[in-house]
Amino acid sequence: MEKRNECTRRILEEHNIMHTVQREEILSLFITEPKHYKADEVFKLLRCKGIGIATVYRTLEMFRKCGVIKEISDGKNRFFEMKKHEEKSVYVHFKCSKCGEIHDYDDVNALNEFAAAVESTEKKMDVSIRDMNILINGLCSKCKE
Amino acid sequence: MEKRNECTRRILEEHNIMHTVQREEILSLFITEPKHYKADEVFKLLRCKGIGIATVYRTLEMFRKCGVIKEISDGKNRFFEMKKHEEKSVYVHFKCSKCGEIHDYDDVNALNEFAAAVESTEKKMDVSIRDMNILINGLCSKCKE
DNA sequence: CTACCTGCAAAACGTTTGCAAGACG
DNA sequence: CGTCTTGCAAACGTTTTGCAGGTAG
Repeated sequence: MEKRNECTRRILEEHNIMHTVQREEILSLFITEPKHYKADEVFKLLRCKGIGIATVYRTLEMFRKCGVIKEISDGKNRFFEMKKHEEKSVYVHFKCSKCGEIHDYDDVNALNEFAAAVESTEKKMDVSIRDMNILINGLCSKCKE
Repeated sequence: MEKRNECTRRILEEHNIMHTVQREEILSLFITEPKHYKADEVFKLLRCKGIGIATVYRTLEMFRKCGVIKEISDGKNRFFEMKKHEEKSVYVHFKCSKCGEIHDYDDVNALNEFAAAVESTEKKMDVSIRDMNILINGLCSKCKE
């Protein structure tokens, strides 16, 4: 089985990214605790290891450009999370208008439904789709009662 | 037929918003040239009429809270556009990864397809959906050649 | 050894706020 | 007339940048 640092090193190599301690730490965070992070959350978690805020921003931007992570946004905040590597990936996030929390949504069947809509959109718009981000607004199960 | 200033006044009244010259100008912009605007674009267009940047931000935020306009975001930039007034509105925007332009997408059939996906999502997630924003990334018809 | 990366601090950017003056009804 | 809104400038939080020193290969 692949060890943690082997995994991060492999990903960096695959994307032709020079290896440094800081990049490994940041990438490791996204892999070991897979969720969406704001830049300053990453900074707060890794500051104790001597990683500066500028490095966090530079690294996130670089990972994003290389397709290692992706960014999502709810208008107020930017988040980053690991990128899927399928064709025409569909990302669904739900934001509760009341409590403000953002939840990921990974139900395979529903994703397929959206993917079908993507197909027909692609034809009608005469475009080439890479990925699709869906942000649903509403009330979460806790808040809707 | 309703005149332009009658239309803006009516919308303001319907939302119980006190009438001012500035609010009418900003709303009028969204109605006469219906597309998505960044806050500073609105400012640049209306600065000549003596409208300050603070008023632009305050008015946009207020219109948003009242449901007159809505906000979309691509992670880097925030845009505002007129809000639909149907139940469970679906907004589809396409962003070209190459030229960076954002296009609206209004095909009714495709929107219905997405709406269907919304329905089933609502049940599976046990949430109450208000609206849904879809940002598609890919290459536009010009850039994909 | 060379090129690239880092942390720091300063700058830049988008957005919000306090305040005195002005507009609305 | 009192209340709400405005423009200005200053403050704010986030993101970017210049630079001197450090690290990877």
